[in-house]
Amino acid sequence: MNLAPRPDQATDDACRTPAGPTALGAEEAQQKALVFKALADPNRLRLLSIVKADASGETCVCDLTAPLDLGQPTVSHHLKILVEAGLLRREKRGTWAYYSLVPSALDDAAGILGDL
Amino acid sequence: MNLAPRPDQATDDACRTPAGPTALGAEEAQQKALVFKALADPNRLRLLSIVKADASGETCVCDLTAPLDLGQPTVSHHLKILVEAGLLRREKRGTWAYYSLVPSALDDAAGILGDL
DNA sequence: TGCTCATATTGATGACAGTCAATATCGAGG
DNA sequence: CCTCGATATTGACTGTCATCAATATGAGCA
Repeated sequence: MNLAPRPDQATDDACRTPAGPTALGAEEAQQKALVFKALADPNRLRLLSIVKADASGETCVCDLTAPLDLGQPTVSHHLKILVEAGLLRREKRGTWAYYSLVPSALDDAAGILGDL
Repeated sequence: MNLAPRPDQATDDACRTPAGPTALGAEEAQQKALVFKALADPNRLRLLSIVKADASGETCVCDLTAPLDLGQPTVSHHLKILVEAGLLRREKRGTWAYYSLVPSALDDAAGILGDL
């Protein structure tokens, strides 16, 4: 690859950086992609938004099922993914389950983009 | 849903916020999820990382194919997705194609998380 | 013109994700 | 204990995604 000189640039190795020492490794990339996988669904973004907007800081599942146009098992599934991604925290009190934002988890995700 | 009193909370409507006026609508959510869909793949994160780390600010495709362990068509495909998500910019000079970060695109994505 | 090289597009394939219906679990109350 | 109501789990289905091999495009050059 790339043995001939290029039209518009110097022919030295400046452009041929193999994988810059500062670039992301394969494992780190896979790790970091997990958070964005969790954020890559509109319904999950709405769930996060609702939980964040809730004044009490804790939102019951029954209040998350209605606004989204989804069945209860599906909402439960999305919530599980958000918990596993470290974005939400689940606390069960009696029959009800309350979800709350993990403090600074969203900021951490934003931070990933800052120092890619 | 939710007609009986709850164990630990007041019975008034404070918790029953149907979809808080501040919560994300369906269309906005779908829109915002697009960026994260683009970020939700480890190889695309690595591509962004390499382009960002490149001193020249412009990276040729031939330098992006090697570090990732992927075929050239696959890399081209990922680059297209990143361009369509508004994260990368493509400039073709002669036979070569150079990709560069769209200024502040990553910050904008991070901003979405800030004011979910 | 015709060849070569860099990149993009197409088509096919296997893996994964979102959704639902049905069912399981588990606490609360009678 | 037995039922009810809230949430979680399972299984199946469907659509989307990542990847590759093959091919197309299109610029540079002899």
